[in-house]
Amino acid sequence: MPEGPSIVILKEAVQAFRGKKVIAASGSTKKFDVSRLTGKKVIDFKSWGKHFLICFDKFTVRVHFLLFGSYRINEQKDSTARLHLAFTKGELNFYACSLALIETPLDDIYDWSADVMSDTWNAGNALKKLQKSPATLVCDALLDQTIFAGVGNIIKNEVLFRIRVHPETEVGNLPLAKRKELVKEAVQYSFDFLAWKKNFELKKHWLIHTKQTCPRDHIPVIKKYLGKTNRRTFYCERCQKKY
DNA sequence: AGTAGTGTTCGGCC
DNA sequence: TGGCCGAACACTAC
Repeated sequence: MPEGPSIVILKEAVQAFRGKKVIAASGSTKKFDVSRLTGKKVIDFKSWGKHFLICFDKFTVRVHFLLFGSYRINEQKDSTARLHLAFTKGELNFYACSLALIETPLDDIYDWSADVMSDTWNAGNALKKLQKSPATLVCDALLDQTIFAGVGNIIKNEVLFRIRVHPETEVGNLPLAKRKELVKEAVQYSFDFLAWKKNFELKKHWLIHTKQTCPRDHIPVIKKYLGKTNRRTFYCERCQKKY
């Protein structure tokens, strides 16, 4: 569920509820008083990276699915929903997710240009942010949500394989052209991810993530927990160059 | 049946 | 003060 493109799919899937009034709200979340949503109209649904945003007039509900979260539209799971929103026609249910009520204007807290899925994505900004911490490993940089909001571990592994860069390369050691390629491919792969996910064929297109053998060199893929993020990283020692 | 992972936050410890 | 690390959270596919 969690990576940015999956949140875009959710956003598209709930469009029918845009402008509709919540006739009943319930759920097990203790982060805020759910009853205050009752009777309120959903102004819009937005997303920023892995954040799903349900916008009301004076506040916004932020949903983050972490590793295990899920949702159902017009149906329910057996488990208790963290948040349940009933509309005149249909319902939205969110499970095992992190919820928050945001009362500050979204523009004050979200840098929309950092969202790889956004129309306002700004590659130049990302590049500038990368230059600021040259000692950061590329495997960590890609997971930095302030630079590449929406990029998750699958996208990280696939992007580095595509551009043939070793995950332990320091950002500052990457030639500028290669750094630009990193930024460009983070977005490109995210949109490929989106298209494949919509067709339920994402896994089929993985080249390195969870793979045993490198499709280029036909040698064993290395699996290690790397970087400060210490996340599962799959890479090929031969075709992914360490700069 | 047990394990591990598409993620983040928080508290404790240097 | 701040960086680092492990725990916690909680679900489910393999």
